[in-house]
Amino acid sequence: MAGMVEVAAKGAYHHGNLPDSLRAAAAELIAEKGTSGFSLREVARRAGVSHAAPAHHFGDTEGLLTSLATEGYRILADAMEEAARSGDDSIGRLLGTGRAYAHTALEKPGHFALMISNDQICDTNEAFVAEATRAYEALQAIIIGIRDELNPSLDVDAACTFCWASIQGLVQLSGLLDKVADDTGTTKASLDENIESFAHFLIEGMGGGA
Amino acid sequence: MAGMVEVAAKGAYHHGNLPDSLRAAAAELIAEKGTSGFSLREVARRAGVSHAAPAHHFGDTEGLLTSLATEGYRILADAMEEAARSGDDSIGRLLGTGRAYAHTALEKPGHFALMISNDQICDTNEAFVAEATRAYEALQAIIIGIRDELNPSLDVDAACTFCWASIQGLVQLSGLLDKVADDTGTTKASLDENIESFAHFLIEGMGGGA
DNA sequence: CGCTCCAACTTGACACCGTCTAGAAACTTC
DNA sequence: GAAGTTTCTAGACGGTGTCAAGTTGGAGCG
Repeated sequence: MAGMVEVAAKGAYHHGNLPDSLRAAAAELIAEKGTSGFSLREVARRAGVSHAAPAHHFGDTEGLLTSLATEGYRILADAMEEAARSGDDSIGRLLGTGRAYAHTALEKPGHFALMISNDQICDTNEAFVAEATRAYEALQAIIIGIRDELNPSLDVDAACTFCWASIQGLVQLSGLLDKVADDTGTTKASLDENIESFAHFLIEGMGGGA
Repeated sequence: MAGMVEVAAKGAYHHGNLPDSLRAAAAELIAEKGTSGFSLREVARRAGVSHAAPAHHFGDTEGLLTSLATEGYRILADAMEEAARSGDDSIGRLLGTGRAYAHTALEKPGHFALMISNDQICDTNEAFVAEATRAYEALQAIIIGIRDELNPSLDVDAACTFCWASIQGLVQLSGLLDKVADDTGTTKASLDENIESFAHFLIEGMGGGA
């Protein structure tokens, strides 16, 4: 264990699993220095390969970053789907899913900085769209549940947009992305408080009244 | 008029008003190519000066972009304050201010991409903080009005965060930043529709009921 | 007017970046 | 073990941000 040098994973061929190593290094770098501090050569350096190695797997910078954002949406969609499964009622599922979103953002700041940026990635990439859609539909299912259980006249599309925009705006306002927070403890706590407040506003706003 | 060559403004010294020209060129460039497509040398080129000229006024890239973001918050704060003055009641003022936010974002995509990014700018800069605070306080005043008029138990801070996050998330989700929309007409229309929906959710959520 | 001074800008250099090309290295397959 | 293919390396190119030094042109003053 202690002898393991760097890239790890006995994996497949020359270098272990280079695509995964590159994604991990990229996420780490962006979490440290923000999306503008990203550098393909620095990522290659951290993964212990030459500066041109990434190109072979991802084509160019946009390719690597799109791949990283896609991974982020896959993680997010998984977390949201799991949260949606474990709630007691619609309201509980919405609250849990909001927490899942925020906590994923907190744990994967490098991924989220990209996912949210709408810049430097190819947002028409098939896999990317598929994972992003899956995350969106996890929320949509919950909103439909709220409509059916609490308010038949609820505009599902508008409510989805509203919920998504709110939580995304909160995450961004909280400054969770770029530069990892020094004191993640209190950040996480205040974030949860805001989630609770938001849930209250959202539920009231959707006419549920509970 | 037709004879005006480029930098215009008989202005002050050598080159007219270079800082303003550089900010304008930077906003244009970011609106065209996104924050990642920004280049100090390209900005200097568009302003018709040498590649090192910007450094003399702004120090480095971060200095120029922080200055541009500050200008953006000044424009936003002005627009919000004016909208807040012209509403009939608290609800009308909130709705108008939301529209002002979104329309400013639509008109100044280069500025907003920066303001929202939390990257590439120095968010502890004094002037920057002052203008951003002014914009935030314009919203805060309205929320306080809503509390006084409609719901004495409203948590003002939480409501402010919620409103700000919602509108900011909406603007970002709408993809208004980076690449100017081809068809701004329909974009603007659907944006207004969303603003209306959001206002409904927000007002209900804050327990106003109207 | 001539002179100095100084802010505004230019020029050139440096290291770093993304990408392209050609070639080496290692694993697969027969 | 030889051929072929994928994986990665090495080097070159133009472009970028920033730093150092030099040039320009207007302002203030004798």
